[in-house]
Amino acid sequence: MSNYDFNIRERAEMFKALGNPHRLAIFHRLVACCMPGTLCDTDCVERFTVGRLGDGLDIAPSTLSHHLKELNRAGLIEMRRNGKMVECWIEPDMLDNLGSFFAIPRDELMRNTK
Amino acid sequence: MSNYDFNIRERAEMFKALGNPHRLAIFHRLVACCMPGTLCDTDCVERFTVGRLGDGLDIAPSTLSHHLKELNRAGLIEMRRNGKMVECWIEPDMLDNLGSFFAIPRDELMRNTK
DNA sequence: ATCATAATTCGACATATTTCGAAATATAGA
DNA sequence: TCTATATTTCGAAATATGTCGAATTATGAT
Repeated sequence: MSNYDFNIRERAEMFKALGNPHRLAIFHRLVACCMPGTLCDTDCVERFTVGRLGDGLDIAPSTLSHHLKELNRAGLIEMRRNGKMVECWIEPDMLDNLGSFFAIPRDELMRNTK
Repeated sequence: MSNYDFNIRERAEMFKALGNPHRLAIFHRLVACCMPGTLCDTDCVERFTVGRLGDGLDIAPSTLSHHLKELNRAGLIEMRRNGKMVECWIEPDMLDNLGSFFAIPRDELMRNTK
């Protein structure tokens, strides 16, 4: 159904990326807001610049950039330059895929229904 | 509904624990199998000993023990000694909680439905 | 009590990560 | 072209992690 299919090593890379409090905070901000390709696209685009994502995190710009790069390398976020700024967002399908990793297998659900 | 409520730092600890390929493989084995407090309890208990969890991972017992401890400390797995062996398992509620972290917020889902 | 098996603790070492500041790059606007 | 702003790259330092082997602890069996 989706074009996301990861092996254990790739998934570990993703979770490792989420395993840093700063990166997780950034990721969570992106999850909590809207995503491109959706109705709220134009409303929120300016809120997703690299600079904004670092607000309140108290880290150097170079550190922020490094973390964003890690999230991007792990395949968790998308980035695109738009003029002077770089915009970041999450693809909803990616989120679905991540969540499904924690789903109890179908047949176990069957057997476990008491 | 559930008694799991984690802040960003605690969640980052969880994802960090899952961010190692060996630990993720171990965790995945536990997810893919049944859990205590369920019908399949007695069938599978012997499959969850520490020793079995390390099968095929090609790591020293001390390393395996270390990884299990990390998963346990992060709150991802449960451990209980049963005779000579130590059994490991995952609480289904924990899994639900982890998965829900990646759920697109309700009102965003509304707005994004095109 | 002794032995064998399962698992953990400890200490050590190599490697990886986080973080920063300084310098470099990209781009819009005067 | 020059300037200001946004972001990235680079190099260095401190800290954390993954791994092992040796020693230790826990438990059941002889």
